Amino acid sequence: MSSTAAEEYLQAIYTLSDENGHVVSARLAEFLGFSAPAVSEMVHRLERDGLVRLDDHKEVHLTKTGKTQADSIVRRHRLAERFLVEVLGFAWWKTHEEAERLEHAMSEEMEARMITVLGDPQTCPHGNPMPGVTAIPTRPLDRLAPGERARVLRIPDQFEHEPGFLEYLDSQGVKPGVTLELIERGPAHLRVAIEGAEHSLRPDCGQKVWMAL
Amino acid sequence: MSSTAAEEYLQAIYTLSDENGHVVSARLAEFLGFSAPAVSEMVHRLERDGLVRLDDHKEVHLTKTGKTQADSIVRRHRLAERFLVEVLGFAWWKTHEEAERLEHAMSEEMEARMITVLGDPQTCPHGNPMPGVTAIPTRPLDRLAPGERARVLRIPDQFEHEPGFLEYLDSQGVKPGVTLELIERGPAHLRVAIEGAEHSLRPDCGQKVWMAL
DNA sequence: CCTGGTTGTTAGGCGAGCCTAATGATTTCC
DNA sequence: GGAAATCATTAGGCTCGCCTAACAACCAGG
Repeated sequence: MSSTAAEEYLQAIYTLSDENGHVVSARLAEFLGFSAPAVSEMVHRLERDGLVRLDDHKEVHLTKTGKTQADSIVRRHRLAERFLVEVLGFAWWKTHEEAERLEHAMSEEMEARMITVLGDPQTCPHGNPMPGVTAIPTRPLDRLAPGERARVLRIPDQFEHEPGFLEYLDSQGVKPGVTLELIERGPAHLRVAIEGAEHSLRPDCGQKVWMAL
Repeated sequence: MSSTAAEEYLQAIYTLSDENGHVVSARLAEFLGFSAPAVSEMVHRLERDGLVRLDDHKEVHLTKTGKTQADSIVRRHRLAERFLVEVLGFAWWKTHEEAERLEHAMSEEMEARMITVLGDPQTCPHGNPMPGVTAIPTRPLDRLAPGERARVLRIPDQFEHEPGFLEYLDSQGVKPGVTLELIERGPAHLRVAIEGAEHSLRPDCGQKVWMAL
């Protein structure tokens, strides 16, 4: 297996590719908070080790074995989060950092046993699907027309990194599973209604909260 | 907090001191499987960071903050082992390596929640007490007189490192909680009886299996 | 066309943690 | 008391994974 650091990169490549599209070193640097040379170096190490391939546009792609390892690490992350919520009683918005460490400590046997004990969950507590599961189609909250109602399905993994973001959502009553109505899209706020109560959301939430169609 | 490597050393110092007595760099090197210079270097780093003190005989002692951190890491190890057995259904002899990684990934909150969920266990599945708990007095199996019966209480942590040792004990019916009778102490084997059935044990077990008084 | 932003790489540096080989310093045992 | 064993350290070397500073290559827009 790879080092913790390498696993972190594989996970980032998986996530950015899954949620954003094309992955290039600069995106990784920005996402991981590392310098460009550090990322360049690691990407070449990953290439050397056959986990990643660079195409002519310098775009980063997982190889077959890279994809397998990335799937595993992402699945372990999401299983760990579910475990923390359902078995240990953590708040849903408080699991990311803990799982970020646990994912690197889980063996294949532990992964398998966790799947059994948790009843083969299809998503993490933030609604992100386990690798291999076909994701339910979504659209960003921004796409709702005023007056339209929809269910919150997913807060993508990449935004869990932002300190305090999930806790902020929770404080406004926004969490996976709740149904909300978009009242009005103002310049500085989104006004929404959740179970009768009106809340206002920071405008960046329009891109960061993904709704059912 | 400290690095994973430093935590490994603190844990080793705790264990050797708890189960053997005085701790000196050479013991650490032998126990951890590292070269003498590597250990020397790390011990000085730990001293620099105020986790460890060297007396005039070059003996290694945990400082107050070192002891606190070592307690925590050992407790996390033993909690992780219990969790693996009781929640995930791992075999009791198969938990060590997994816990060896998990212990470095657990936060204080996770430690606390695990204590609650597991019902404040007093020992790990191998009978080693949680730090702070006053251990039940024991003697090595060797100390039993032929014909004497006693309960297996503890297989000390340091022997869990030996590949296959716990699995070997399990295959001979020896595990914490069972009562056994020492039949005869031969030169090449210990003959014991467990629930009527006779088994023979490698002679090193005489020191490595600790019995109730 | 050329200027400015984005991107990637080179060069040089640093700490953590490991290694071997060789050297000192003790202790122990005959 | 001296040889042998044990223990710690020095010296030198390695990879990993991060950094900054500087440069090179590219693309887009005025």
